[in-house]
Amino acid sequence: MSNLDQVRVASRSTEVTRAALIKAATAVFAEYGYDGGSVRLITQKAMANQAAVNYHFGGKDGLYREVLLAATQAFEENAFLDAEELDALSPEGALRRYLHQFLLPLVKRDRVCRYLRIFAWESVKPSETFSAFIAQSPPRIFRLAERVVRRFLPQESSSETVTFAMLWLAQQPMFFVREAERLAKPPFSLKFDDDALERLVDTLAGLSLRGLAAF
Amino acid sequence: MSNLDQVRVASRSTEVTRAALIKAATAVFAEYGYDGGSVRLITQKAMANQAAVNYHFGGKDGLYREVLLAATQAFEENAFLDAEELDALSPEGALRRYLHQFLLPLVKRDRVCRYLRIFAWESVKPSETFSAFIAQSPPRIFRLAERVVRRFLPQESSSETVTFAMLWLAQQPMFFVREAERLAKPPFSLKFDDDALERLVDTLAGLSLRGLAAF
DNA sequence: TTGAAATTCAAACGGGCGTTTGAAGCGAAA
DNA sequence: TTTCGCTTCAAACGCCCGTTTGAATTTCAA
Repeated sequence: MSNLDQVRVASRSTEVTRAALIKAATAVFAEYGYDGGSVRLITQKAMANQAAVNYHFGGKDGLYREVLLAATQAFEENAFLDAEELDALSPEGALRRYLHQFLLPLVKRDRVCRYLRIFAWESVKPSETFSAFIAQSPPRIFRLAERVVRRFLPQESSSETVTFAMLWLAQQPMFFVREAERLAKPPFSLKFDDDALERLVDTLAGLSLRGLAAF
Repeated sequence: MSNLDQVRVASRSTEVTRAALIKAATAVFAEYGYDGGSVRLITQKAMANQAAVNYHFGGKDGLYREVLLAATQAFEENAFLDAEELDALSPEGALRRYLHQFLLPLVKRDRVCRYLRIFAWESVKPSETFSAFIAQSPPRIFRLAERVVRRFLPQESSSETVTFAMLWLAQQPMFFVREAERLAKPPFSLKFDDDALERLVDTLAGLSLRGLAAF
């Protein structure tokens, strides 16, 4: 793995182990955060040896970096939400599309939801690994949110106002995805099926568009 | 401490040690969360012996419970934000007052800010101790937020709509307080002085009241 | 001043953590 | 079939964790 003049392709079993470790690590880090997620639990879930993490990724940190890479790529890929797609819609349509897309993990308990949970952990106490990752460019959710709010705000808005509004919009869907488990229990008891998701998109879009005063 | 027939009042030094431990624990738990905050660091900050935590509070868990008690009491006390005070204001005034009060920790780096950070940790992965604390009643920030949004929403709104709107409002100031440190750095570089706080209140109140479309 | 209770203290315990180690297993090229 | 490098494996290492222990010290009523 370390020799520059290595010719042999990685064997199948290498890729299998690596993939299993990354998948297990994604689940564990999403559940317990970086500090709280242990290598022992990850390797146990991946049915791999403890030392495999150090062998394949150089350590817990390297494995986490791999998970973050997959996470950022999942958000970067155009299939998720395209910037041009937002521009083609009406401002209202772009807003609804944005909210809908970032609320999807509520009903699709998929990979993306795990990534969002990892980001939630990082929002409380960023790890150095994570900080290095987002240092290059703001997370996609912020860039897309800025694109949406700029459709509404006048050209001459101060950059501070734009930032306030962008953050205000971006955190709205993140909150519901992050807190989904808690909101499912009393005293809130919110169950998110497809219909509830649509109603949530409606409510948030209405509030974001016209505010409380519209009611 | 454990005998039922104990008559003697707690000595001064007991209260001093207890208070120092609670203060140090508040800072440490706010910084690192419950799991991440170590008894060794707490006792070191409080200039107390490691065993003091177990002697005075029965263990790390008991000390944390004491911190949470102080935190919830700080939010419950009327001086912070009174429900009747909200009702006496106009809907718009109540909204502004609510936002201002819960954004205050941005400029007053005080005890309340530490409590909010502890709640932020708990929002990602609630500890059993914390869950037991809020099981009895929803946190005050939610109850007050519901009071505010009910001023705007029509009587016949579904409880789900009220809950959506309440959560939507409640999380707005929490986000900025929780992320204050991150937002102070690039790429956001938001510095929160008294003036910036007022502008943030203005922006959020405007967005919450009339939405993006008003711009 | 005395003596018992309350409090502090240094040291140790058991356990989980990430990582290292060196031998064993494995597969493909020779 | 032999050989050699890649991969796996069980075991151990050193570290930090929360807690326990029992003796030393302090406190304060009698």
